[in-house]
Amino acid sequence: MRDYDLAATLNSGQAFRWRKVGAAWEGVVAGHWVSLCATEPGWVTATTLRPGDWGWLTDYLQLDVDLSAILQGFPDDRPLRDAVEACRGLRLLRQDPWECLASFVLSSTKQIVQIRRIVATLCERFGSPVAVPAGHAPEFAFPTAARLAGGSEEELRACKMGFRARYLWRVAQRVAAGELDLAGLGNRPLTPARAALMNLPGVGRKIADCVLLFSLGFAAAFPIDVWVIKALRALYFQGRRVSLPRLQAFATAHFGPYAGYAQQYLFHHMRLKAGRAKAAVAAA
DNA sequence: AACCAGGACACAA
DNA sequence: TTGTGTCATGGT
Repeated sequence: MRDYDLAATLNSGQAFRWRKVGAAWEGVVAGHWVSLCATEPGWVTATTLRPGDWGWLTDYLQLDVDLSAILQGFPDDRPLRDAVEACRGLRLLRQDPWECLASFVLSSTKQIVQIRRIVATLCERFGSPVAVPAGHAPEFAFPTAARLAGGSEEELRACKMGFRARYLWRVAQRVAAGELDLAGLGNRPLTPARAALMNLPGVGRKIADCVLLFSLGFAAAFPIDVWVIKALRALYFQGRRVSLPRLQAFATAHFGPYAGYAQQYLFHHMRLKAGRAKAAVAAA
């Protein structure tokens, strides 16, 4: 697969279950344990216990997406060009909508490393075990909404998710009760799909856009978090303070039908630069 | 030891 | 419409 930066894609804050093991990345997708490795630049090899059936994985990794066509759809401005050049091969995954929704409900005002820990604990305590290679430590599927709804809010809180426990528990109840057809949202227009998500407790514009973009195929959705606010202000507004609604209006108008991809490049690039700056300070 | 983290929400003004 | 406090916990 050309033009696929596995590390950037799995480590850019869109999914929270990937662990780096040596040169490989291990995770659980659609209830299957899988190990991915970037053997050569641009190439990805996968090890699973289900040879011959790859649909669940190729769909997740979005291997059929023509990245160059998306990049050509971007506006031609300097900040975005810089971000694309710095993160060439960064992709968007196609995640399970429930896992994506639940994970991002847990994400609010949490660092990505910590979201990973909370999600890991949640899976260990509530997820069903999945088949792993002989001698491998046990791995668990992401717990279903019904499983979480069957437990208590306190059990969730014990996974160190703080005030998000009530949100997650109530969202799980609504989804388990069938009040919201998550997968079906992908067949609706962007605006009503977003409104349906924002109707859930603990889900505002930002988290709704993450679910739309990372799991439901809405490439135009543009999640704006603290990092993207910083990036947009610095790169497009001369550092001026701009309200969230105005930033959203600017983003959808300026970045076009693949705005969500542009968002991911700006987000990841901003975090890379911040990481390098921090490392430079530590070395000085 | 402060400050901040892939926010949402209720409630000012 | 825009601003502020609150929520729970841990990293830097």
